[in-house]
Amino acid sequence: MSTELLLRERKSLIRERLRTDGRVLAADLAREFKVSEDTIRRDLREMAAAGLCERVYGGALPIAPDAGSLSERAALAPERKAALARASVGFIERGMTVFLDAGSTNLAIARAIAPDLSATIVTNTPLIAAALMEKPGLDLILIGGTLDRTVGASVGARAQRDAALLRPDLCVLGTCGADADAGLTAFHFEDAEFKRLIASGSRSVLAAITTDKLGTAAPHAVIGIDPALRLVLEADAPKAQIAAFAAQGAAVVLAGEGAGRTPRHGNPIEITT
Amino acid sequence: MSTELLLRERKSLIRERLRTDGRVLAADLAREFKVSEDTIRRDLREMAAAGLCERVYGGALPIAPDAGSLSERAALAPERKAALARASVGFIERGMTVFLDAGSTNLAIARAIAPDLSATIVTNTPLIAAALMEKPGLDLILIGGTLDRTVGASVGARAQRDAALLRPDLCVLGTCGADADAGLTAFHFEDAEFKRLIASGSRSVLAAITTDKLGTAAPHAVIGIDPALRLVLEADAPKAQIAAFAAQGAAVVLAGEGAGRTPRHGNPIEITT
DNA sequence: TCGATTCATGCACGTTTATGCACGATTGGG
DNA sequence: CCCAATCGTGCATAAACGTGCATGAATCGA
Repeated sequence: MSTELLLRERKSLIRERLRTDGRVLAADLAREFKVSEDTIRRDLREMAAAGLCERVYGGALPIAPDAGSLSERAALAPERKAALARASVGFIERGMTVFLDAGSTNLAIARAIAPDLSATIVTNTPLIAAALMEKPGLDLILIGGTLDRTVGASVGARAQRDAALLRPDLCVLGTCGADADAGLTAFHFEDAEFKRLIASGSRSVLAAITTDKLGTAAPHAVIGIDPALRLVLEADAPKAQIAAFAAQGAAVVLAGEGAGRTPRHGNPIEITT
Repeated sequence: MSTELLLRERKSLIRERLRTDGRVLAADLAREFKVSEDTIRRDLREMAAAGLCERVYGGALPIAPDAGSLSERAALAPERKAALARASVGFIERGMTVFLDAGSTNLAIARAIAPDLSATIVTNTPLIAAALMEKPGLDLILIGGTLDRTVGASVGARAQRDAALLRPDLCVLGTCGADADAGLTAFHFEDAEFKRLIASGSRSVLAAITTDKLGTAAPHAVIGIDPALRLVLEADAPKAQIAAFAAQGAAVVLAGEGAGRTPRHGNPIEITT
């Protein structure tokens, strides 16, 4: 009977399920593979011992994505950024080619992308690339060059040359300041240059911006507020700012508020009774 | 009798079955070739020893194209890799330009680099780049291009073009298999091509290799064992393997015993012929 | 041509492995 | 606090395993 699975194949499939679904339930696996739950539990125990998953009551979860200390910025107001991210990922549609700029909010967007989304993502940020590597459906393109460690991405001459060749359907810009008059701005000269370049070649531009950046201007201009720009803001953004952006034609989207508790890995396991 | 198969023919057919079906069962093969299961088991054992397949209970699987993503591999035997890393970082000296290849052991090396080391590190692996971003003394250069998610790095045409321009002082290669005869080998064709390219342009080459990879050969050759190569191995590496490497002129270094009474931080031991 | 040697193969034996079942302990929601 | 689901462990069993040995065919040297 070739329908029987070898032990290794079963474990391999479990790992695949973990990657794509973000979780597995012992009972489901037992039914699917037609073995007893004891066997599945043994598999999961061994995989957990090998560091391939985390055992939990009822099943298993993927190993905690190293949480690699990166930016203290990413640790800052994570639930606000997660809310912005949830509101933003909806604009990334199947089949699109999307540029994901550097920035902690964009990192949250990367993490919020559905595991099975099929799209091409281009980024100049290693941390975002690393996060996206967990999503099996994506084609990933990395823009290289000298890494600017304050920006956390490649924004130099080499990166700009690559960026100039790129015409994404959507450009998701990271932003250091956003003001109705000054437009979107950045702290670093080369970063601003890079953003301007990639945004100018994109069919549409999106920026998810936390409220603390509204009404502020960083030293270097990126792009002005115009009808090709879509802004995703928090629910507590000042009405005056929203009105000013809208007056210049930008499409403004508010992220749903509330969403108080963000579940653990973003992949909660639910035991239904 | 033309229906009888020579040993070579049988093995060849088994390999074909492995490629097409992704697995073979000892019992099926025995019935199909009209030989005893013992014979099939012997065949599979020999093929596994030659690195042509992976032996599992009940049959065999193709050689692990399925070793998992880079972040998953990094979770495997982390203390062994950390020991190798401690023994390896000593060869990265102040002022050097170093290429850090993809691989979970190399990720450990990246993490083990002293925070204040002043050097230029080039990598094609986002995860390694992200780890190195925490070390303020380093200049970082990222090699971009399409990301291969099984390798966890950029190894395609674009990356190879960039790599061809690079002449690092030291190339730290990731390795999928290491054998005195077959040399260093890799699972993926383009990855092997990339490694060969970058190694050939380097003044010296280093590879830190866990014991489980010794004596195995992956499908694609990278470089042979020669005097320009320095191998960092674990303390429990088979003496025969060490001798075979040394006999071909490679400099072999043993990482200090991980547990117990290592006098200092993994003080390496030079082996001389 | 003949004996020695090598080698692939099959068989017998004891060992290991994967799996399922039974039982008592643990967990977590209500 | 209770109850049901889930868990870990010990045990039994059948399949798969490795090893040692015998057989027969092919190869080699003289």
